[in-house]
Amino acid sequence: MDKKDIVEVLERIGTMMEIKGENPFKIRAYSAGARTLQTMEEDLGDVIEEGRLGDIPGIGKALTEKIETLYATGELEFYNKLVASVPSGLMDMLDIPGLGGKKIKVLHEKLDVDSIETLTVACQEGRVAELKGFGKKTEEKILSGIKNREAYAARHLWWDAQSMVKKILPGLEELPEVERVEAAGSFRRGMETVGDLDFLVASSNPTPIMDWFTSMDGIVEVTAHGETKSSVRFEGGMQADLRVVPSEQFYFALHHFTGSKDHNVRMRQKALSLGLSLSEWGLRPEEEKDSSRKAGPVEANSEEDIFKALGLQYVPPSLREGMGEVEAAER
DNA sequence: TGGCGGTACTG
DNA sequence: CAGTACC
DNA sequence: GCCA
Repeated sequence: MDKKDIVEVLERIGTMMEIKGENPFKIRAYSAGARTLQTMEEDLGDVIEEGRLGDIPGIGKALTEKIETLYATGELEFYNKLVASVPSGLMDMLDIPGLGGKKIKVLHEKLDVDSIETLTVACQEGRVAELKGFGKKTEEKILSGIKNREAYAARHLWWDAQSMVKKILPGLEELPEVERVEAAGSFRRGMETVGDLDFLVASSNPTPIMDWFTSMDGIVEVTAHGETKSSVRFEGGMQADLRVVPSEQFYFALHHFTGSKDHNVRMRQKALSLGLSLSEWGLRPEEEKDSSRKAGPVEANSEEDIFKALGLQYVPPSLREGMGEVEAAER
């Protein structure tokens, strides 16, 4: 079995374990292993032959054995058993927004739901709303999620994302309450494809901004509308999130929402190693769990300041993929 | 053997 | 509060 | 699950 197929098997193992209600850290280990393998530049056969698979960060004893078995035989008992124990229809249900492993498990056990089709019927008959932890609103959200799941799951070309950004950004800039605004996320990182749009605004008066954002033209659904965070979906399936933060936290939040997740995790680990705690709200001494929405003692008037405070060289958005750039910036 | 990133919104 | 989602 |  070649590398591409093995990556897929590892990803599927992670997905199935999610539905089985496995330990989330274990699940993460599998998807991290899959990603590591995928981005490995060396030839997999060479690495295995030289017995160096386990030397790769994130690949330990268990994953090494499984990868080697798959490479040599194309079969894996552990995987086969998992496949046999998880109805394939349940895997599709993870694409529905609002449904994760836990809820899918409940739906399967209590209502015998085992596919999108049976889930649709269960919702239409109102059986889902009666479940503990579910409700009328959940039920409606599931039905609309099913109807639009292709649009939801689709990623968009950067170019298409940019044309959306060009429409939304000027509107935000014009609002008198908006002090600063940027598009963040994978769009800012310049990824070839963009999952959804992330806008970040600095303001001390979020409410009118949130209201404007959730009532733009072309919105078909407001999926969240809170005090500082809202999500909407447009015709055609593009999703956009808006966050509003106080201006002294703007660059921390911009860094955070530009991501990637892996990059953020490394940056936070780097902070912890210095006795500091980094979040979207600021950089503060680790100490107690006082991660309230207050600015930390460290000020940032640019993203550069954040890297500087951690003793790192500046890493531009396009390199923030958690693939060693943080380590490379030490010096 | 214990810890694993930190936060917002929903029901 | 637990679950889901986001980077 | 992996790692220190």
